[in-house]
Amino acid sequence: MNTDPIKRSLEAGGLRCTPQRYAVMAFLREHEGHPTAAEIFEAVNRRCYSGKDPRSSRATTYNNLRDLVEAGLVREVAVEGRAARFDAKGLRNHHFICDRCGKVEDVEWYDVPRPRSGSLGKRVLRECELIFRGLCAKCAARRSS
Amino acid sequence: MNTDPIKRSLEAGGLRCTPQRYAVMAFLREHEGHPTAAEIFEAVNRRCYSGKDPRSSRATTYNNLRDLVEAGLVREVAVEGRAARFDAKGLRNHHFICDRCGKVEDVEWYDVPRPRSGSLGKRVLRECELIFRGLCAKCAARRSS
DNA sequence: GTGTCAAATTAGACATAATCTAATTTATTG
DNA sequence: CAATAAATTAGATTATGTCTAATTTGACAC
Ligand SMILES: [Mn+2]
Ligand SMILES: [Mn+2]
Ligand SMILES: [Zn+2]
Ligand SMILES: [Zn+2]
Repeated sequence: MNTDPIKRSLEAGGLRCTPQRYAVMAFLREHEGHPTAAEIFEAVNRRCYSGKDPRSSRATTYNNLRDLVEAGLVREVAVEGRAARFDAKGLRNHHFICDRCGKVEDVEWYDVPRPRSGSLGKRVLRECELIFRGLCAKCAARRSS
Repeated sequence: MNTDPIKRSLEAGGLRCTPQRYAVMAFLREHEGHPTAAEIFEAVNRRCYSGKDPRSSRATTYNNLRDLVEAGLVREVAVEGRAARFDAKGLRNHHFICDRCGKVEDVEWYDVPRPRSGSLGKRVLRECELIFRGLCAKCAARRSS
């Protein structure tokens, strides 16, 4: 019993498994992209991800995203002047953010050298990510034509 | 004539030198931190940075920040769930963002390896930044006490 | 200096993204 | 099942950023 990986990951993160929370995780795991909170909210209220009723209020969608980020199950990517985007933390990857359309795409992971010791002082480093900026393939094509 | 470095940088970026725009640049260059648009707006309306009247509307502050970012004179740092922060692009540096208080701090620059060719596909790379996350010195001290 | 005009500024309305509140419901444990 | 802390909810509220249309101005030509 309890073979459902989503349920297990929620419990491991100290979070109750509710239909609303389950639906957020299920949606993020089924979608390679990086949806916004608004997109997740809409999707969860459109389709059934949990077997039970997945309807969820806006506040709950935001609450759950916050809780999931705190539990380390979801990553939040801030994009200038636009709504934050989310992904289920699966394989590690870097991110490419399009200047023009704001889309967030995964870039194959590779190790990044840490700053030389002393350069961080008394700060406590948790993670280190690389952000690439420029034009996504679609916007680059549109630009050059 | 025209020895003022701010004035020269604005002209180099194809932007007129207005008191409001000058004041934004002057404030950013005098402040090592990474202020938000709201902080810049307030500061510019409090102190005199240009010799002339630096009063600026909120719209103008945002317009100028956008123009300065486009001209490559200012960098914008997006922070999850918080207002964007800005710095005058001077020496290159990486950024450390505090999980707890959202403060953005500079980290000494060092070269970062590019992704292996092919990994970016048809995307057009403009820049590449390294973001460190964790607790700033102040928040780390507060946490452990 | 004066005239010209695209660029910039402005106040305030508007839009969007995210959070808060307080009442209600529910998942989990015993 | 009962108890209860956690989660959900609708809707108000706050925070951040953008837009509009009227006005002013910086840069340049003369
Ligand atoms: Mn991703
Ligand atoms: Mn900086
Ligand atoms: Zn794009
Ligand atoms: Zn901090």
